[in-house]
Parts: sequence; C-alpha cells; structure tokens
Amino acid sequence: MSEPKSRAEQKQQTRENIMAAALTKMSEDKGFSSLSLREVTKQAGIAPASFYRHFKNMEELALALVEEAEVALVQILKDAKALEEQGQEILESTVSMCMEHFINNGALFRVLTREANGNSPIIRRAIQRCLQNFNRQLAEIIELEMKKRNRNITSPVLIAEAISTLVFYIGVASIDLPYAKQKEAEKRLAHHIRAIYWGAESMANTQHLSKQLMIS
Amino acid sequence: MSEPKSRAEQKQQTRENIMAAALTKMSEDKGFSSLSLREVTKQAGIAPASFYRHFKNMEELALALVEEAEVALVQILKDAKALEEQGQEILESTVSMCMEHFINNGALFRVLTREANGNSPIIRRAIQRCLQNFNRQLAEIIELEMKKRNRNITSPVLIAEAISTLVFYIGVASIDLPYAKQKEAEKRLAHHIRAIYWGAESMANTQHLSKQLMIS
DNA sequence: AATTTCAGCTAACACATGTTTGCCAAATAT
DNA sequence: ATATTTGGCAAACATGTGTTAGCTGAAATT
Repeated sequence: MSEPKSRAEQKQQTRENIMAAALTKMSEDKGFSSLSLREVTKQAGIAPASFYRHFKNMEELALALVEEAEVALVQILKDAKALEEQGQEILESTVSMCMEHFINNGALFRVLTREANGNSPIIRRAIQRCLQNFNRQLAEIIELEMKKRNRNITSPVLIAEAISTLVFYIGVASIDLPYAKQKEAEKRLAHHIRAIYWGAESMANTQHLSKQLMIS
Repeated sequence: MSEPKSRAEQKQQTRENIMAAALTKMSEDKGFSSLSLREVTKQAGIAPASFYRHFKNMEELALALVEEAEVALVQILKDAKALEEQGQEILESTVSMCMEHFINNGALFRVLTREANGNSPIIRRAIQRCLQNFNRQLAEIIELEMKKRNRNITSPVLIAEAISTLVFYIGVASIDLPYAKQKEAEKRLAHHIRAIYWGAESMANTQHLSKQLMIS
C-alpha cells in the first residue's frame, strides 16, 4: 500500500488507474466511442486536464487497451502450447481456457469485439493486426499438432481463421450470459471446431476438390 | 418528383430521409453510439426538434434500422432458397449473394456488426434476435437440402450457427476492402463452409463421438 | 541548499448535446 | 367555410464536452 513510490512509479500507477477507469466505465454503460474523457478522469479520481499528462488522445488510450488485450491473447496461446506439449487433448481445454480468459477480462475483450468493427479506423486496424497475429500463432500450433500426429490437413491458416473467428465472437458474446448458457456456448464451440477439423482433414484426404478450391 | 404527396406520404418520406441520413453519417465517420441527434437532423435537412415527430429516441431510430436490415436478410434467404429449388449448387452462389447484399447495403450491415456487441442492450438484443432468426431459417434450408440429397449431418442448427457467424463477420469486415481482397475473402469463406459441411457429415457418419458431444 | 522538473490542480473558454415550449401554416376533417 | 390536426420551425434551457493557460508543491537533480 504505502510503498516508497518514486515519481515514475506514481506516474505509472495513475496511468494504470486511467486504463482501469476506462474499462470500469465501459463495463457499466458500454461503448468506447460513447465514453468521454471527463467520465474517465472522474472515475480515475483525477482532474480532466491531468489526462493529457498520460495520453495525447482518447484514441491513444484505446490503443493502449488493445495492447493490453494482445498481451492477454498471447498468454492464452502460450498456455495452449504448454498443454499441447504436455500431450493433452488440445480442443476442449483450449476452448475453456479461452472462455476463462474472456470472462476474467470481460470488459477488455468486449472492447475488442466492439471496436473491431468500430469507430476509429486506427483502432480498427490495430485490433485487426492483433487478431491476425493471434491467427498466425494459432495456425502454427495447429500445424505442429498435425505433424506430430501424422495427419493431413488443408491450409492451417484458413482453419485457424475459421476457428478463431468463431471462438472470438461466440465466446465474447456469451460473456455476460448466466453460467449455464456459457457452458452451453462452450459445447457449441467445441462442436464447431471439431467439425472444422474433421472437414479440413477429409478435404485434405480427398483430391478431387483441391484444384477447384484454389487456396492462396 | 412532384407527385400529389398526401400528408401521410410526406411524413413517411421524411422518416425515410432521417434513416437514410443516419446511414450516410455512419458510413462517413462511423459508429452509431457516437452519432448525435443533431447531426442526423442536419443531414436530413430538418430541424432538431422535428426529429421527435418521427422517433421518440435515437434508440428507436436504431431499432428501425435493425428492422430494415432484417428485411434485407430474409431477402437473401429467399433468393438462396429459390436457387436451391432451382437445383443449383448452393454454396458458392449463396456466399457471393451474401457478399453482394453486404456491399450493396454496406452502411446498414456495418451498423449491425457494430451494434451487435455495442452500446445499448435493447439494440443488442434486437440484433441477436434478428441473427438467431436468420440462423433458424438457414438451418431449415440446410436440412431440406440434406434430405433431398440423402445425406446425413449433425445438428443443422449448430452448422447454421457456425456458417452464419463466419459469413457475417468475415463478410462484413471485408466490405470496405478493395475488390480483389473481397473476392479472396469469398474464397476463404467458401472454404470454411465446405470444411464445416464435410466435418458435419463425417461426424454424423461416425458413431463413437456422438455421445461424447451431447448435443442439445 | 538551491534549482529544476513535472504530475496534478483550478478556472475558463467556446462549443455541441438532448429536450421543451410555443408558434405557424398547410393538409385534412367537419 | 370553418375547425382541427399535425409536421415542421426558431429559440431557449441546462448540461456536458475537449482543450488551454497558468499556478502549486513535492520529488529529483544539481
């Protein structure tokens, strides 16, 4: 509580306070675009003018939040990779792990889905890059797992796109549902993913369509 | 141009003007939550106070727009059904048809994806109901097609959810991309859907997992 | 010990917002 | 011809907005 607190530490502290305040406000009345500088500063317990000591814009605040979300996302992938190397079945565990992360960082991920198709082009692109990055890493994991198990699959990148899109939107959409509905969503997600996996495999093992598809 | 215009017609006309104005403004600087009543009325060429002669709230305006989008969506399904009964391959044509609709009503569908995870709970739920409705009808079409071709499939409702989620989000996300990228997105979508179809089929034809999944 | 740095503050500004009130004139109804 | 309804308007309101200027005091540097 009452640690030495150098000046830099104190600054970092209130910076975090501002970000936390933004998230709090957003889980209350929702929406970043309809969130004012003054609301944030009030929630953070500082004067409106003090905001500018930490961010140039509200947009910069949003970018900082996206960055924070990205950290959480790569954490998910690390955990998944660890499980995979541990030899566990990757599907269900990864899905429930994602859901857990979504729920734990509810406000944060809701921002991501909101602003993914949202107001500012700058933020939108930042999120798109973030998600594409997630995709790429997921694709790597899938490819690794497939090689390990000696299975064929069509383009892992495409499979990863389909899976992450579904997990992302269906998962985040069920954040604020009651527990039972959440679990149900998890089941549905597992089903979707399994279907995609199996489909990708049978597509890879059947030749007569591979040309017709003209992938990449 | 200078038709008789009864009073009711005139009212309907400006009501449409308001809705069109909202869409115009939203395709410019984007975002419904960051769209003010005054902006809309200015764009529509009426006084701010006149807005209340047509809508009680901005929220009501949004609901009207969602309704409009819903009409466009059921149109897609009707067209798809027509093609299907005509005996055409349903997959590619439906995807490209969806994309066409998305692009033609760009602003409208962007609103839908934005506000699907957006500000107002009321609007959010309206959109969710709208999409669930779309799902249900798509599931019917899929089931019909499957019976016609004597093929088995796991729960059509789940398959429909996966497909429509992907088409919706990936499709709308590529609205404002250049033409080449749009076509590429279409190809990716077709691949995703095909994978899901095949996966659903092999899941249905294999018994050893059907219990483990516990669908509905 | 003296000086500089700087996070945070108050006060003020110019302006945008949603909403209400009362009025008008034209389309309808009587 | 008279009365009523009603879509649209200007004006005003209270409040909220982003942003700037200048001050303060404590931490950091010299």
